[in-house]
Amino acid sequence: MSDKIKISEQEIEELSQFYKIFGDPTRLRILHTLYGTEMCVGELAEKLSMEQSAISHQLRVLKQIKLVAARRDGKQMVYSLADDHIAQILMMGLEHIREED
Amino acid sequence: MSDKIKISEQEIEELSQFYKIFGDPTRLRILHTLYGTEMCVGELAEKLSMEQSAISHQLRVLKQIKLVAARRDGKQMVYSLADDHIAQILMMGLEHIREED
DNA sequence: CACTTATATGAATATTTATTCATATGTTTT
DNA sequence: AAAACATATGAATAAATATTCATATAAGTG
Repeated sequence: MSDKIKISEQEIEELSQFYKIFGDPTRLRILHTLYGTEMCVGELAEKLSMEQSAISHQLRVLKQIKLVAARRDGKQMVYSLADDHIAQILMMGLEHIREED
Repeated sequence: MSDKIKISEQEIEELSQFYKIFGDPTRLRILHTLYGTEMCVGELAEKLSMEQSAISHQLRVLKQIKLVAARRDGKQMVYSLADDHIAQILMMGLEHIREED
């Protein structure tokens, strides 16, 4: 058994904010789709069969918390994953749900 | 760069459900408090300065998704963490928020 | 410079959900 | 068995938030 983790009240707040991001299927789909590649808003919307506006709103959330990065390419905005341990975090959760009986 | 992670639609749903649990400060406080020890509902309520009922409701959520385990000890119900990678998952999130500039 | 294409954004709506209150269930004690 | 204590639970309320619709901003095109 490892030692007690010290987490401050402020960190609890930040941490819950952070995990809340992963608690929405649309955002997970976006992150999953962007993993290993980059894609513009329209492509994402089509691939996920959702309205451009909904995708755009969620991309804003993901960008704010620095999980995705955006660059402009002509008319398009190209999004990609911005954080290296996103995959790790996803895998950790997957392990949990996959080992259920 | 590691390989593309394959996640099914159903897993996306389960995964978002799972992360949603960590997306609430009260539940994070409970998990953090229970880390390395066990505690009954009343103690948790007092320690977190919240109503017994609120704690109980959240413990039910945590129990349903098998993040905490409960055993009865006389009048009390004693709760403890049920999953080994809870700490890992918390640490992973902490790493992310702590490395922000 | 109008026109089209791509994305962002604000307001409105609908849905989810955390907390509280009141009360029920379950356990021990006298 | 009644009273006291600990926890669980259902209903109600309040707050958060995902999506849609309409429209604004921005960049390329004829």
